[in-house]
Amino acid sequence: MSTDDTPKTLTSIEKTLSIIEALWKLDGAGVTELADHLDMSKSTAHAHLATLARNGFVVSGDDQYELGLRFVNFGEYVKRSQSLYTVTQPVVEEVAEKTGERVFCMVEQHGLATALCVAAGDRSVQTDIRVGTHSYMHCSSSGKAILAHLPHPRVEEILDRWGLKQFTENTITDRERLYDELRAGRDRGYFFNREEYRTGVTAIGVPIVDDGDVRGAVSLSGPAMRLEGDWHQRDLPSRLLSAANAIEVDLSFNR
Amino acid sequence: MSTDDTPKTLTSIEKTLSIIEALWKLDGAGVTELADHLDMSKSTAHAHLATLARNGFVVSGDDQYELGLRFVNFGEYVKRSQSLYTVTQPVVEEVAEKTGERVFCMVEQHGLATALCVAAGDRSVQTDIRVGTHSYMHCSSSGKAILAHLPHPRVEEILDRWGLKQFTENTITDRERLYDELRAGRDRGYFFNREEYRTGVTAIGVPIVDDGDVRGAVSLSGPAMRLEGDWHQRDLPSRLLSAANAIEVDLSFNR
DNA sequence: AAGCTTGTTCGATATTGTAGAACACACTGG
DNA sequence: CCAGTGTGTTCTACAATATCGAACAAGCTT
Repeated sequence: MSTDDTPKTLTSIEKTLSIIEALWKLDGAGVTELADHLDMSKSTAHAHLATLARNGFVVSGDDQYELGLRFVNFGEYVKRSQSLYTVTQPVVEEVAEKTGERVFCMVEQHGLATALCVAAGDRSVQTDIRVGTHSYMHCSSSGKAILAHLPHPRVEEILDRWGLKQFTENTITDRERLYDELRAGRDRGYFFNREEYRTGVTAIGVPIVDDGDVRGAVSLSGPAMRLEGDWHQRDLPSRLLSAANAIEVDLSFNR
Repeated sequence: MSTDDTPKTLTSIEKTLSIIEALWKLDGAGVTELADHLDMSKSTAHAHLATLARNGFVVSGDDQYELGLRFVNFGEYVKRSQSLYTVTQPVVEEVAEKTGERVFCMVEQHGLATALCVAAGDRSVQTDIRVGTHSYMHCSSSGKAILAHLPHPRVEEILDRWGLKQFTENTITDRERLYDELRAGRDRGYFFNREEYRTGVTAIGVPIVDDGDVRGAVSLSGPAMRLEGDWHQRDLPSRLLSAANAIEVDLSFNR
């Protein structure tokens, strides 16, 4: 390898963390199932699970181990400690109600976009994005909105880390094309996701900038057909822009 | 000790878990602060934090380490995977709206009561209980409702583990008195918390029983003065009982 | 620029996480 | 009813590795 980016990592801890992740992905699992899913001995998996269980991070019930309710505590805590959360939640709900579409507030961490708030309007599209769901930045409107306002080296770091995975035939997988798109969005003020993550689903995203730094983005997603109309092309962006602006003003006071 | 209940525990993992807990309690912390809060060397704390950060469980920003957004993902996942959550949320909201008080749905895990849903009415008391907050069972109305329907050895196990910590002068700290209270509540059908956790705050709790097992409880809390009126003494319990009943019916179908 | 903080890296030692075999237990099908 | 397979759990010996202290770099205030 050219760059050695393992500046000291505790392998046993990573084992535990991978167990936690696996219990999430597998929606609970038994000892042996985990052991050969993660290539470790049964006894090791058991020791880790026992330690996690003793500390309330994991529960053993229904013939399998599951993540414990302590995660609910930590999750709510982290969500609420994000300064954007309190400010954004009501705004997102209002936009969803007015437009009838599905509206998100997303923030970046570790190079991924995580949903902080989600609100559904009365004709919202179905989606697999819930609060806490993290997704790639290059194929979402919020992701692009955030990327476009991050320092360039950071953007490259993120793309190096996560790549530009293809989801649909519209997904932008070429780095230069993405940069063009970001530039265009920056000039325009808002960003698109034209069926780049799910076919049939289009989205519009607007960044939230505070004191020169992007703090996150608000986005709205709906069926491609509906969002392509002339009326929506002008109305929805301006609605999102004023929502983001309201949030920005609010943030500038709580500073 | 009479019983040796440490049947194999990984010390390094417990260190990591204690770091996670400390980052929550301290609302983020630096390396040295954590190190001497948890009696470990700076370098050890750093190694753990680096591992947690590399895996997205922790973020380093603002001159201190904080819990990362991955916890939001896990938290929402665990919350939603509780079968009670989906069923109870709308019911809890409805009761809160009708009564104007604060309403909870709580479930037991590891001997503590955790709030799954919280809804506020228009004249709700202030509280420090949010979704995910875990509290002792012996001094909450939901806790009593659940304890009263758990097998007796389990109850003793829980009380052994967590004790009967005193919060106010009304807190029941005597085990026999608690058993009497549980018996009375079981006959009555609903349970009280008479300023046993916070002075001035009274609560009424009702168990949710499915197929013979307690699954959780719904409770309503408000100022002691307001809940002591004759009207409330009859109206609120029956309202909660029918709410719990509706939930039970719902549960029996999704079985 | 000296003195205090931080956070970070490094290397040697002993603590401890690890694997594998053996265990108890539940279930299933002949 | 009892082999047979699947669990989860316990145990022990060994090698792997988490740990510590000291040394380091960087950011402060003085």
